[in-house]
Amino acid sequence: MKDQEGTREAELIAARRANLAALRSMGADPYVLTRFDVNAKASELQRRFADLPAGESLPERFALAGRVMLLRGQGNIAFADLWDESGKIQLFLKADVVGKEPLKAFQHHVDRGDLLGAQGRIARTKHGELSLLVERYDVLGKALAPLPDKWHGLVDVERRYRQRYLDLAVNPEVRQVFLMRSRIIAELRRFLDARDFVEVETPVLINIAGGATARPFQTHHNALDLDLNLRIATELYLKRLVVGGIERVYEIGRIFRNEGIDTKHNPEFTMMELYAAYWSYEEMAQFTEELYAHLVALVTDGKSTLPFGDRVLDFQRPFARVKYFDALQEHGGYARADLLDAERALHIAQSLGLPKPPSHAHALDKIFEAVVEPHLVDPTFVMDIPVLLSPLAKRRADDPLLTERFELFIANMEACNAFSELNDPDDQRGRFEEQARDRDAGDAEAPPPDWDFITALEVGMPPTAGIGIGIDRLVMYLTNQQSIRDVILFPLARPIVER
RNA sequence: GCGCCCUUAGCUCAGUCGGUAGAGCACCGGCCUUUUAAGCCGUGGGUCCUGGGUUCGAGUCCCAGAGGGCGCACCA
Repeated sequence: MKDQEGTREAELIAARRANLAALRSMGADPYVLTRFDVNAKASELQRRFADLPAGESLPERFALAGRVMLLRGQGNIAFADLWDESGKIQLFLKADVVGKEPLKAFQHHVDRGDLLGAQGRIARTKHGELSLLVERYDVLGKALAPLPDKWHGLVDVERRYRQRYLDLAVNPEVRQVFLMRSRIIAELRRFLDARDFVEVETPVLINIAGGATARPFQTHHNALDLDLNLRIATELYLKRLVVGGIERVYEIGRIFRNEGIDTKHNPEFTMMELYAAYWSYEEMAQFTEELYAHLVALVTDGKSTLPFGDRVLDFQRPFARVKYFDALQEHGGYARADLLDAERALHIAQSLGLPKPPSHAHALDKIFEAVVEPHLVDPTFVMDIPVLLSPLAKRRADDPLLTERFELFIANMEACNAFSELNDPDDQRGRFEEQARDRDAGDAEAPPPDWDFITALEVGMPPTAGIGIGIDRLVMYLTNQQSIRDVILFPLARPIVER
């Protein structure tokens, strides 16, 4: 790409480069500085001096640093909004305080977007704006690229995702979402650590991608000349660790599924999986309620309801519970016996206008999605899911066609999936063999058997409950974002091909 | 993969019936000691996403392509 003479953007950049050169010639090269002593944050000062009357100033001196986001001039006086990570504060430059030459340099050579360190006293202007009365400033970094519109910010969705640095720099509410994401995950870790869970890391590059039904990404290790897959779940490795005696274990990690992209799916996303020996899915349901209530209280300052899109979600405990087949009976009038019969289930799926499902399990899933999911707004546990859909969950002793498994639905979206883990190696072997048959029959999403996992179960795994929580969706609820791309810093995008 | 929609100045957006492309902000120059998106005056700035086609004439109509958004499909 070459700049053409007369293109506006090139001129904007040239003007900024000229200002850079001017600063350098004054001995104020922004790229030479390596440090700046910051002793205050904008929002702290706003809070601390909220009561300072207009027109008054204080003797104490502060130094802060951030990005210049707005410039307002008035001859021998200049105002600027300085944004740091915490918020913003106005800079007030007067010739008799900062000096005539520095003021002039500021007015002529500091551009919107520049990174600035400023020292001075706190004052509130006649107009009531808390300001730093600047005594000295340093340009700590030059913005050579022009910033998006000061009023509209960066709106173009594609650019927001591709150039997230710009989005974050000019749209403070976006930065808030990602800072909140970090707080949520930190709080999640504290919550788990307080309950004696141990955080581990298991492999991302694996030979057999199991623990879920999804197509994996494929890659290759050169030195071993070995085809590998990126993991689609952490389940089978974490359960190996329970076998090994780590009784409460979790992992928060990236997993990868080679699937489509929409507002609820990104090909790489963050999953928290957790396993607790000697718990059943009942204790896990209890735990799930506590965890969600805790996080909702964290982001709402103690409330139990959460605004989400155009509705309000109620996280008051206990959450609603409904049994899988009861829900289908209630919302669709379908009987368990019909749904558990492969032929009749396919028939029901077709009567609902669904495309022909490739398998019985698929049909059940689609029917549930169409009939029940639209009703699940407030957090609802769907309990006792058929073994047909649950290759890794333990059967109910009193009803072996069902498993001790629940899924939590929130806002018509699956929020988590939990069950009493199958620890009978013979039963697990049989289910792997079933999946292998599906795979041979052409189901690319059925994972190949992981025989070493069977060996692990043969060593002996205690009764254990496990749960998987999609962290991105969790953050969507807690920050009221309707697209998963708005809680992932760099969502997958096609590369831009230079012509 | 399918359908609908979007792509015009650095940014945000107008652009009528097909008749030689506009605004606000930003930038640049000048004036200005209390501004809050925001003082006043003035100058400059375009690969209308790309490539074809129709037409005397295309930002506008047609075809193909690229990128994106939404929905559907896929996907626990």
